[in-house]
Amino acid sequence: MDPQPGIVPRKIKGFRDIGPQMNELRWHIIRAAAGIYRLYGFEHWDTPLLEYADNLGKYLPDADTVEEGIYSFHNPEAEPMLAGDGREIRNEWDHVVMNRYYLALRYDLTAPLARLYAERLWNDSLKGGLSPDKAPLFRRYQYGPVFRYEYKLDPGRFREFWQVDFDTVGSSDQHVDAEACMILSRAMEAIGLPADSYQVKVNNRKILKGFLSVAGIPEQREDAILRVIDKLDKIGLPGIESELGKGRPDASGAFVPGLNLGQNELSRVMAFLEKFSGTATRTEVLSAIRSEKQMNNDLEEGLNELQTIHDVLNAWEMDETRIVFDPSLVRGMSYYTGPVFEVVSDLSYTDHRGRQRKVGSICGGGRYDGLVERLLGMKIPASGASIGVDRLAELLMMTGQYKASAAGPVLILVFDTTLLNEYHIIAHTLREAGIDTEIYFGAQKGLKKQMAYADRKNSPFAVLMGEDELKKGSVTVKDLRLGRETTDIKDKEEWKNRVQSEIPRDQLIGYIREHL
RNA sequence: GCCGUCGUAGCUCAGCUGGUUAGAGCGCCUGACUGUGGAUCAGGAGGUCAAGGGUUCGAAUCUCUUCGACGGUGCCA
Repeated sequence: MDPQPGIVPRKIKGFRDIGPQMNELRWHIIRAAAGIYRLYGFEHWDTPLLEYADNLGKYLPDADTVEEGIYSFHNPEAEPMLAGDGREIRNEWDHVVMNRYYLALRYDLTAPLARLYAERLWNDSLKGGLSPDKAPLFRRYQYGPVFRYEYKLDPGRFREFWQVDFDTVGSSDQHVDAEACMILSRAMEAIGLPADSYQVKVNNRKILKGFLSVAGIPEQREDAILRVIDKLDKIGLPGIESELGKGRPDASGAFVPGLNLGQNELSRVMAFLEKFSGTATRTEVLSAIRSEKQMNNDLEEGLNELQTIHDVLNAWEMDETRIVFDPSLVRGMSYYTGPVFEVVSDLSYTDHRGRQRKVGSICGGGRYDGLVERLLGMKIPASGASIGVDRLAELLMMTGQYKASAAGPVLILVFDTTLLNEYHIIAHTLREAGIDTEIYFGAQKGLKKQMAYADRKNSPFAVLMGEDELKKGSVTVKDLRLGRETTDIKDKEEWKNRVQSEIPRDQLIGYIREHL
């Protein structure tokens, strides 16, 4: 007989269990980044994990298919179907038409922010009391998990991962974008990345867009071309050339079809990209763009915006190594409308097969002047960026930049169950002193088991008290960290002498504090 | 989705061109030393060789299918 379906404990692919050391690192990143955001005046807001799918944008699942990219499902609750002006839709008998709306797990923190902002202004806007030039300024930061239904999971790429995001809504000022780059840079350093190990890359989508149109490339081909250009880091200029042209065979022998650009367009695009391959500084990039023979509106706007950002960065004395201009940077196909930023780390690590690997971009952001408009019907400018917490954590872990300590509690061993009340008293006084303390309540009472438990939890100290100690009013404290490090002593007794000591009970807190 | 490589103990792998009871290291468990983690020593458990079909006297080894992993590619808010 065929096996019956059963229950197997397992996690969903791309979702992870986070242990104490990874949690410590995760929260270190969040605290450091949020601290910087607050310094710049951003307020802490949270939004729900679930939103109406249509509020999140782009991905509107049609009836039966699960839309690519996001997790979505029908709301179990039927609600009145609403028209665009918020009124309930009624049928021919004047009954309210009910609908089970699609809900979706948020795929980033920016779309929910747009919803939050738009929702708060919705009434004003309906009454006509709002215009883009009166849009309130709103700056918020937020962290939490986001969800993407990825087909393929690379290292550092998950289906559930955390972001620490900050955004400014209601300002089209380029100073906001410049500031965002600055904030990213400061956050990276607050987190502990060495100043020369990362770069904030900045571009303006208007530049590529403008250039492509000047080069005579039809607008429908734009996205496809930008997508190829975005791969520059990965496949290099020759790779770009073949993918824009006739295509190329990949490493496995499969053929990557090309875009079959005409020779003229192709060489213009390549010339444009090559122009920047040798540019090291922001100033050089700016003058390279300025030297383009043909200009148009987009190109000029993009150039001016970049120039403003550059001026601001100079005023702050942000040197050219940390924040750079990269005209090939694309990012977020449809979402971003002007400046885009990305942080990449130069750090690499050796995987278990001995290959050198990089984690890729660890932050992304840019200006999105159209997101709020979708919900509010009014163009309200916004700009912001997110740090990919888990990818960054992975990077720091893999490259050994962060030494996770995740210290466990002081463990009080249960030597003698008749002394349990004494153990509680000791534990209580330690906790009063702010020291994490646990009494061992496991089923296996052997001291060996208890010690192994303390060791596994990375406890700094084990406290032992048996009859001997009780009579003397003392406790035996074992320094587990010292014990873990000490491997040169073979003799058991000698090892013990070095690692543990008996002290009066009333000196326990002082002893632990001193040795922590 | 497409191309390629692979799938042997909890983990990392060995197992030559098909041939008797499938191995190692680490980990795990038990014990010795100690009212006690590390180190050391002694012992032990654990695998229908991803699953299912085929070829063969005989398959972890050849073949097919399915599933899964990895590497490219595509997609990526």
